[in-house]
Amino acid sequence: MSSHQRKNVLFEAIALMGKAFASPRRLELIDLLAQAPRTVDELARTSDQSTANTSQHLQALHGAGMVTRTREGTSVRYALAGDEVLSLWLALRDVSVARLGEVERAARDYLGEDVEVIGRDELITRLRTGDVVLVDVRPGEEYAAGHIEGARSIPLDELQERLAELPADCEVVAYCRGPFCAYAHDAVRRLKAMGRSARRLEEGWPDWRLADTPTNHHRPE
Amino acid sequence: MSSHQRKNVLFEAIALMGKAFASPRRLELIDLLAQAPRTVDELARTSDQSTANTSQHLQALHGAGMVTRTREGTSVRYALAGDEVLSLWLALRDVSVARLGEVERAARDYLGEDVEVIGRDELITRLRTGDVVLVDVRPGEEYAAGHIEGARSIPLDELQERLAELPADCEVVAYCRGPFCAYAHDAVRRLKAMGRSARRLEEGWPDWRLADTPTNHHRPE
DNA sequence: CAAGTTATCAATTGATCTATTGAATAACAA
DNA sequence: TTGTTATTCAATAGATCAATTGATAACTTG
Repeated sequence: MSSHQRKNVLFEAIALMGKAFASPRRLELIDLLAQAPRTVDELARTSDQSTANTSQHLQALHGAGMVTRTREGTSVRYALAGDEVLSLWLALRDVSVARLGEVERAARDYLGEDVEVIGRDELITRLRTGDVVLVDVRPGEEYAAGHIEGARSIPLDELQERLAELPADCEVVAYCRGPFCAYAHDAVRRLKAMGRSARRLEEGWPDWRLADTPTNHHRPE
Repeated sequence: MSSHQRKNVLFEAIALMGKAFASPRRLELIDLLAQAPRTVDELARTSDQSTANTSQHLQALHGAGMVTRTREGTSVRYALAGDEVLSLWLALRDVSVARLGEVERAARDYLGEDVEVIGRDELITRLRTGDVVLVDVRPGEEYAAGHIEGARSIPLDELQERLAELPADCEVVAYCRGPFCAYAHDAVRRLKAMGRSARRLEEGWPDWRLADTPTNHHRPE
């Protein structure tokens, strides 16, 4: 085996992981798994594709070491393989968004008109002074799987009826899955329509969590 | 256009960038560009493939926004599109190495037996006290394109004849392109064979540079 | 202008990837 | 056991990708 051939083995192995990121379907699965571990069936329903296809993509991801698999009775629960993988996905997503105007335009189409945002740092200080209330508008299971400390769970479709739970003199900050999720946008628009002061947290839950427990970035240990 | 279709546009756009990382050939080009900008012809020769093929891969990378292209008289010089891209490549590489034992085994085969390493922090303190000398063993052009402050350039194939330039009472620290590059390994082995005390810097130049000018990580601005 | 670089384009072939279908398997409950 | 649900496997056809080849375009130099 020549030196050149040997070197290629390295790049081929890395390309395996690259290939995992090369399919929109798989990215959608990764994005869902970034919220919470899920079973094949849940993923198939949420991402609106056949179970067999979902299973195959999940196996491709498993082969690339991106997800873990645990049997739970009759079903199999998949999860992201670690924070490095999450970090990789977020990095890829952000670079992509920053670089390709196309993505941004598509995002704007999908998310509707912009709403006012609040950043991480401002939220932290305002939470400390107590004049904002933080609301997680994702589905209940995802809140259960992990959420920002101090947030209360009000899934988007319960927002109308549970409005009274929110103190009237506070600004409301809503957050959801991340930049590709329309929930927080929607929530803010509805709250404003109901006469409340509201903003959207710029980050989604996975971003927030990872920023709280920073990984070793790209540096080899 | 349904909401579901619109969402897919987002993932498709990101998958474009993923696809860029899905081919070993392209990864090799990225790895080379991480050292210094180069022309198509240089890249073709260094990576040992046809000019046409190299050009096509470079165009694929350009299409995904990973590299920039500038005309220089009769040739075209490609460069990585920014530190985010470099950061992405290093992150992918490191996660891959950490996750797939296969890569590590292949690396060991390629690099030969292990040599002693020195980490970033120790090197910095030892450079300050002045009892080590830092040597960049990459080709001269790459040193010219950027190098660690305080390093002197001695390309690997000149090491033997220029040994006298290195103070005899200092330990030598050699570094090269990064973990897939055998230069520093080789240099340390040769130095030891010539009776000098020597170690290999754990990081390559791109890693070092990026750690010096940290990017905004994965956080959207 | 002619000759020689350097880079890209176009067309082809073989390889790999994707989604679909229907069958096979594993875990569990009646 | 038998049936039910959840997941995976196997085979297929269509789409996309990679490397090769030969031609073309842009630009330098003699």
